[in-house]
Amino acid sequence: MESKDIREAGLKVTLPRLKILDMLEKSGNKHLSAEDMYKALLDDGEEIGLATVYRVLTQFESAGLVNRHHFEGGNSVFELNQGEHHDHIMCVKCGRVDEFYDEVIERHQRAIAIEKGYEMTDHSLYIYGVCSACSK
Amino acid sequence: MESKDIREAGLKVTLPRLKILDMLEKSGNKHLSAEDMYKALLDDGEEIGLATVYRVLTQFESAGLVNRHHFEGGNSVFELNQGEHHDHIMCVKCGRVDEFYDEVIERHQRAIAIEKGYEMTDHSLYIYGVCSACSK
DNA sequence: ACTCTACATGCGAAAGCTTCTCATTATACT
DNA sequence: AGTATAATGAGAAGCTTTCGCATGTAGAGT
Ligand SMILES: [Mn+2]
Ligand SMILES: [Mn+2]
Ligand SMILES: [Zn+2]
Ligand SMILES: [Zn+2]
Repeated sequence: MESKDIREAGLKVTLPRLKILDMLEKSGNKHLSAEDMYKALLDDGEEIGLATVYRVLTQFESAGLVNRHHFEGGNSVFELNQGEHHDHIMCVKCGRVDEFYDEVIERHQRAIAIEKGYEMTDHSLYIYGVCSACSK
Repeated sequence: MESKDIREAGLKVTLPRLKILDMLEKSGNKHLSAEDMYKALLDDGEEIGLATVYRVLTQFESAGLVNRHHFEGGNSVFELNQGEHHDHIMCVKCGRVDEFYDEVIERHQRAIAIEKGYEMTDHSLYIYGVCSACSK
């Protein structure tokens, strides 16, 4: 039940929050922008403001419920935080996104941070290319 | 001489372009935003518009003279393209940036692209952390 | 169930970065 | 030098994201 997650984040259980969380849970491995969600809510007949969508997503991010990504060129996209970290590879023609996790890359990143004298807090890795469907 | 690079890019040699290229060449491993360059030009007494700075940087990028980076949260920054690719690690407290190159990471990225059926065109990797000066 | 207060919402305005428009000016070629 | 064409500066506009504020609502206490 999603309302538990919202309550545990210290937030009141409201219709916009339930709808947005619900949408993210049903979105599979899609990566949705605030605008995407706003439009989908409008189409569903919900009267939810775009500012609310942004506010709620930022709160969910702070609570660790969702992750925000900045793909090249465009706006932020969001996905449910399902525990395991992953990175992204994106088609520059059609926008398709695939996910991957590479332990060697992760380890090397940690080693580089240490070597440069940093306490690593985060990283972002995007690979860009042309997917098999688009390169035909 | 910088004017050769500009001419070879198919662009006319103008004062704004010379000044901007010059500034990038003298900037060391700094990563400058369009605004940074605009302000520095103003301080030098040059009457160069911000729109021109953006236009010129975009043209230089297309010509392969400079690289553009989107660090987390902020605006784009630019640096001279000096042939060898590198990635960046940035302090989230003071904004310090260091550069690195890791052949194993590069190789794994290429392998992932192939595995996922992509023809890789580019990648972006940023590590975020707290630098040694800021963690004291 | 009723009340109360802090929190949430929707709307429009505003911010921040980047690009566009257009009249004016400068470059490079003849 | 004269001309065609590209480049410039200034401001307006575009786009995503945030803010401010009056109104509405959740949820704790009674
Ligand atoms: Mn993902
Ligand atoms: Mn660099
Ligand atoms: Zn594709
Ligand atoms: Zn620092």
